Amino acid sequence: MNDKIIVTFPDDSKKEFPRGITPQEIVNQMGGRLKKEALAARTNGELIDLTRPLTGDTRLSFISFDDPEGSKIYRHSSSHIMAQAVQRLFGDAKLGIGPSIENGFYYDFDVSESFSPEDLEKIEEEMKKIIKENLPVERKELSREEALDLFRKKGEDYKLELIEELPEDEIISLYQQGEFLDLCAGPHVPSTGKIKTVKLLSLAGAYWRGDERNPMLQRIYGTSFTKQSLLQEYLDRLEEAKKRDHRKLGRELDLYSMHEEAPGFPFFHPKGMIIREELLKFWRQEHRKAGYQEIQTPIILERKLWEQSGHWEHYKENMYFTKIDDADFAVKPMNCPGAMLVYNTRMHSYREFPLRLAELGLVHRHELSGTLHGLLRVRNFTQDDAHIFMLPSQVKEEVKKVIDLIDHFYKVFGFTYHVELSTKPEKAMGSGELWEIATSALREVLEENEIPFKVNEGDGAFYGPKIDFILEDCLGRNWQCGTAQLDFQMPEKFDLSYIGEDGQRHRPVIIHRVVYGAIERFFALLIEHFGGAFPLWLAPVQVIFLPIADRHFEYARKKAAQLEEQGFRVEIDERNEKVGYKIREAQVQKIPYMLIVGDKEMENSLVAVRKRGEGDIGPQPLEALMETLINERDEKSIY
RNA sequence: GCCGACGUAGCUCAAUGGAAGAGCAGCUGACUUGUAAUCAGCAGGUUGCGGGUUCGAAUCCCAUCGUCGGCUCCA
Repeated sequence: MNDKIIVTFPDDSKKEFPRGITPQEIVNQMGGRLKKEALAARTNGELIDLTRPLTGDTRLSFISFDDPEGSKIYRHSSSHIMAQAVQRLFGDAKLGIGPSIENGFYYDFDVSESFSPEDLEKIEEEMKKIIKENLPVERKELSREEALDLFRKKGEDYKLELIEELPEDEIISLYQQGEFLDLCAGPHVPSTGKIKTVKLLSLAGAYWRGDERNPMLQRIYGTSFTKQSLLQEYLDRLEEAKKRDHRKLGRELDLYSMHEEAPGFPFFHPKGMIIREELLKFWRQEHRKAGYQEIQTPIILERKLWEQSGHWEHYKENMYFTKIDDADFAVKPMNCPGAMLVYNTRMHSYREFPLRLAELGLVHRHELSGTLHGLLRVRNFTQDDAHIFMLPSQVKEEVKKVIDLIDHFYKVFGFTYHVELSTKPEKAMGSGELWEIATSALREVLEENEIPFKVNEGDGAFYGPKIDFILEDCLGRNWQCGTAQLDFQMPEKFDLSYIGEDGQRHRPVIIHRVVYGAIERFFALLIEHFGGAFPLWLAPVQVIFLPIADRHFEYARKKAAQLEEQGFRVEIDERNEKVGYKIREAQVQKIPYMLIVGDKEMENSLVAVRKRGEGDIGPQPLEALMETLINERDEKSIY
């Protein structure tokens, strides 16, 4: 056997090395920045430790923190250091899992007493010691039996459970640094000293494997970076993001409020209502264009209807109930049963299809108290719902239209989103075969239109699979907004039919879909997306006049009336304050246009324009400005 | 729902077992103001709610309500 191997680098250059050389040795010879920055290596596509010997010809590249895989490895190694620190300080702590996550890492521990914030500081200190000790991180491979034996002796019950579930033929690897040993696939950084700066951020309970039937472990979240300045930058970014929080801006801009007397049930203030109404006006306009008709169904419907729809069986825990004249009623958590009743009021022909019945329906759902979150997760909300009744042959085309409609809406607001396909859940209605047909129909539409998507196994609605449109809040948390759900169940349950070309009765198919999702949630994301600085068409106050002194009030009122005639929302700040004060106030309220009027403007019949985000843009006649404003508003411009 | 933290004036926060306070906002008055905060005065509280310990509780304990973070990221 040849004792040389050929290594090919990313630039396609090749070099010969002795067999068994490690990537670390190679990068040491290369020197330069990479020598310091390399964390792991990639050989023929596989990520390995720098200390793993190379046994054959291979392509080789080095991974540093700036690579997406690099920061993951870095954070994963950081989580091991945290676990080591925890075990040093709390001998009885059993290990759960400790992966890297976006922007950081966590580790779950089973400890007799939960951690306190002070414990976090101690753990962080211990981590710094471990880093300073610069312990080499070594990989070991064991047989299944050896691994089980080892973790049984250590009393690591959770690790045992994990090993037992690994496939029979899987190589079981462990990583050791000093006295600390953990089950881990790797790769890891070569030594603990590679980690330059760590920060523990928060503490939380987390069920073992995310299942509430399992014990609750203590989870510590943290992050790490290669430089203190990068960490500081990240922390500053978090602080900045919090300023966009819709709960903060919602109060500051007087848009909505929440009250102890109504947990999860939002109150909309006049300025919030203006935005809501603008969203709905736009929605009605676009839906008319797209061939939808609007209906409205009651909020309270009788129990037997919910039994018929399957909600009684599948959704009862989330529903509110009431009694009327001794009969049981439920407050609707979804709009579908009402729409089914409307459909069944007369005969339908295939010629009407697709029949698109839209409803801005107020639904109530009993969400767990711990999940409530501002306007993003509430207990009552308005869905911009629609049920589309159609022939099975129309499904794919119609799903495509829904996707296009949602895309059109999100583009108007400048949202970026991602798409997820959710499949059959445990608690599902209907045959597996129907689910299969429905799921692959959705999948095909996405694939044929080259829309990238992630699959969420088991996350579908109880009546059908769905395509979800996900937006992010100010802290990057995901929220489902738009959705298109295929339903073969409701038509059965409600015995829906249409008369086909052949003169016979047939079963239609339904798409449930929402575009905004919930007006409340979408509104919250809009607030965060724009940081409260809404585009002109949405701004509660679009233009504010700032007269310099009393003698300019009359002129301001005259000019304001001209704008109001064109449908603008205008205010005049007639308070007895200096113009600087009025400007500051209007700026804080994020009003798009301030028009300052004093002697100079009155004389020449002008307004001095101060534009949000740009500042003073000089005086001009109101008529000229009006044209710009009308254009900006009607085009729904974003700047 | 579960784990943890938090709850003081409309808002942001101080007072850590010994007299409940500040800034902003609000109200009143003066100033008639030129591109991000004019000055002065006034008012604002059963410290979330209920119980307990104590001579004395915003502070300590129990209970309850609400809020915040997490419970999805798989060794």
